Amino acid sequence: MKAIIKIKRPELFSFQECLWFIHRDYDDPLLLIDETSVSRAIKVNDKYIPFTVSEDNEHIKIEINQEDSEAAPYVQNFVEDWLDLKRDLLPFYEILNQHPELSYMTEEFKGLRLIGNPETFETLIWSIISQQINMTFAFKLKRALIQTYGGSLDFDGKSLMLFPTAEVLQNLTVEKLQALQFSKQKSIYIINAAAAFAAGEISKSKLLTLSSQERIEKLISLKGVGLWTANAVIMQSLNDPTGLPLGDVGLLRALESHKMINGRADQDGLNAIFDRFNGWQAYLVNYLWRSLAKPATPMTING
DNA sequence: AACCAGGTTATGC
DNA sequence: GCATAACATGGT
Repeated sequence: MKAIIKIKRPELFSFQECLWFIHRDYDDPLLLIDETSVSRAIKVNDKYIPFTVSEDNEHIKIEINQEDSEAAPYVQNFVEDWLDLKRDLLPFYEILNQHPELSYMTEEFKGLRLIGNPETFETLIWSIISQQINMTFAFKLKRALIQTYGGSLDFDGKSLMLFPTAEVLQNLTVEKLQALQFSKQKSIYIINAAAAFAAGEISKSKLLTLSSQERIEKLISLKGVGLWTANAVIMQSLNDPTGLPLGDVGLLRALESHKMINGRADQDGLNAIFDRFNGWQAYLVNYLWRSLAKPATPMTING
C-alpha cells in the first residue's frame, strides 16, 4: 500500500534540474537515483519512512512506501524544504539578469532550486566530513560511516541506507573513526557535534528560532565548525538564503572562471558581488556550484 | 611527486 | 586584528 502526494509545480521550477543537482557526479549513499526519480528514507516519529520523489505532469509526486498516514504531511514538508519549493525565484532572476556574466543562468539552470538536506544533523556531519578534502574522498568517508554505524531498510528489493543517529555517533571513539580513514581532528569534531545534538543542545528546531547571525554563532560554538561549515548548514538545511560559505574553493573557482574576481584573494570583488545579491547569497552560491559541473545529460546512475 | 581538496584551530606579532 | 603554520589524508 502506497500513499501518494501531489504538489503543484511552482513557477520557475525544473524537476530535472533539481534532480540532476542532487545527483551531480556523485554517489550519495543515502539516495537511490535514476533518470526520473530519487528515493530516500527519513525518520518520522522514530520510524523510518522510505519515499520516492518524481514528477507527474504539472505536479511533483511523492510516493510513500508505508500505510502510515501520519507520515504523509511530514514527508511533504521534507520534500518542500529539500527542493525549496515555497520560494519565489523571480527576484533572484532579476538580479542575475543585471549581471552580464551570470544572466545565462536564468535560462541554462532555469528552475534549479536551493538544494540541500532538511536533516540538519546529517548536513552538519557531512559539512565537517567534507572540509578541506576532495569530494571523491569525502563521499568515501560518508559511505564508510553509514555502512558501519548507520542502518538500512528494504525498499522494493533494494536497500536504502540510513544515516547514523547522533546517539550512536556520540558514543564512538576517535580510534573507531580513524579506522574508517577519518583524521583525528575530524573524529573529535564529529563525536562532539553528535553529543551536542544528542543532548538537544543544538537542534534544527532551536536553530530555526534564531536569526541568521545567531544560528551561525550557535554552530560555530562547536569545535571544528567554522564560518564555512556554519553557513553551509544554514543554507542547505535551514533554507536560509543569506547563507554564504565564504572561502569555499568551489565558489572561488566558479567566480574566477566567470572572470568576476581577480584571483582567490580578491575580497573586495567578492564582497561587491554578494552585496548585490543580498538576501539571495545562498542561491548565487548554489548556481555557481551548478556552473562548475559538467552538462546535465546524460546522467550516470548510482556510480 | 608535488599540489590540491566544498577548512579549522592554534600561534605569533 | 591579520597573516602564517600546523593539522591530516587521499585524489590527481
